[in-house]
Amino acid sequence: MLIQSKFRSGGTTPAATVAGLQPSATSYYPEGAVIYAQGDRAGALYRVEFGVVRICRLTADGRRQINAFLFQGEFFGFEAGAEHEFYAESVNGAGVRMLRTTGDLGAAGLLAVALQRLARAQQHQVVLGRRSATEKMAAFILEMSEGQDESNAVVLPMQRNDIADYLGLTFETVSRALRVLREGGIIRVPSVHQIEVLDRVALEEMAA
Amino acid sequence: MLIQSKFRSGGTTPAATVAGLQPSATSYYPEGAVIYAQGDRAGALYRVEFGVVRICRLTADGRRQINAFLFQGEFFGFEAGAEHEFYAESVNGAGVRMLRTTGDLGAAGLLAVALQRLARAQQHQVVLGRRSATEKMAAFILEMSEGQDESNAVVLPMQRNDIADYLGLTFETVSRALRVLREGGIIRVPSVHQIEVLDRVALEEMAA
DNA sequence: CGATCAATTGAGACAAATCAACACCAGTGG
DNA sequence: CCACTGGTGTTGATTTGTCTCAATTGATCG
Repeated sequence: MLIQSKFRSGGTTPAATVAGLQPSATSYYPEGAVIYAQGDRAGALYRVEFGVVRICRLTADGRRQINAFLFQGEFFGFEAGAEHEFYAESVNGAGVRMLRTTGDLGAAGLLAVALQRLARAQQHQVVLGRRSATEKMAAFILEMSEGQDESNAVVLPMQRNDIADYLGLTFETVSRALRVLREGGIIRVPSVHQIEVLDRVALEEMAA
Repeated sequence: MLIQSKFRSGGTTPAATVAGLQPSATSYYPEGAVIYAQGDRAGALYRVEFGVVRICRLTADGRRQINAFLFQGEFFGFEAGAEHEFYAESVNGAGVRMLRTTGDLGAAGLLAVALQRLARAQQHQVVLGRRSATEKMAAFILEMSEGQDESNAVVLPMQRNDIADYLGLTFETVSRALRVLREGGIIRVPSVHQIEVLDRVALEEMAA
């Protein structure tokens, strides 16, 4: 069921890693490939080398919640317990490097990464709990624009269904929210995966 | 109702003791008292000695999202950045001890605490994003019952408004959701702050 | 006892989900 | 080149769940 078609590229390039971690080779995960599954034994730490990774959870009745999209340079895979509570998949074809902890030395660096993730998770809780559909979409575009070049052109690598499961909406509502922003003159949508921000201030006011 | 409510003492101001290096004595924060505010300088670590603490954020238009309720023995106050992104308040009169970050709790211990909080935050994202009002309420009762010794009697120390802001609902909907569970024979509500679980399996199925 | 705030309950409004139809695009094979 | 096809996205019509607004009860306290 879990097709982990891996595409090993050899060689360990020196990379900025958390202190105390030993890097190994980068694995390539095609679109939709599972990096680890819910219930898998935890312990390893991963780093996104290129592409996008999503962290998800399935409920008993099949609904999906995406907790985070992770981009180049971000770490994932750490867990409080022995098993993965969530699963990780490649969104659009991603290169992932597996790292191993060597004990206490990495704890300080890991702590910084974990606190960063916690801050983002808490911010996302506000969006999930107290925002309308259009406001969620505005917040999402701004969140995606962070870390991308500041040219008002934002790339949304994932598909509408992924955005919906991240924001707690349906994909139809995502589509409609984009239309509201578009017809309000706040964004342009030149193609499915591209957003052009026309009025960043308006977006920030909606998302604040 | 609340045992500590007669136990008023003047709470020591947190700002005054930031410079203190030794783990200070427990400060008492009466109901609704602010432990630290949004924008306050971060750095200290806190531990709940008794009572309940809520971690909140206000949006620009006044809506509130509660990220977590913290009970006896739990830590809070760590931040990724230099400022507190959220604020902390006493829910029902709480004793809070301030600790030194690197003194009483090493980086490894702090990491474990942070990962625990991250796991709970991610689980809460699922509840916020993909559950109906009644299911949210079921999940909340189960979450509160963890860490309470008696199996079927669950105490909800906070008021309906707090529950609503934690679950992304209105307090009216919280009240209605409780009624649905009550009329379904799943819980009893002997008093405002007490829940008796009659059918735990049903609750778990709703929250799974 | 009245004052005040919290909680419940009801009626109607509204936002998002659901159900359904159609448009768009890339890949395939005729 | 053109019809097929399946997946993805958009749009429309209707339903449903939650919010909003409003009234009432209940709890707490001076």
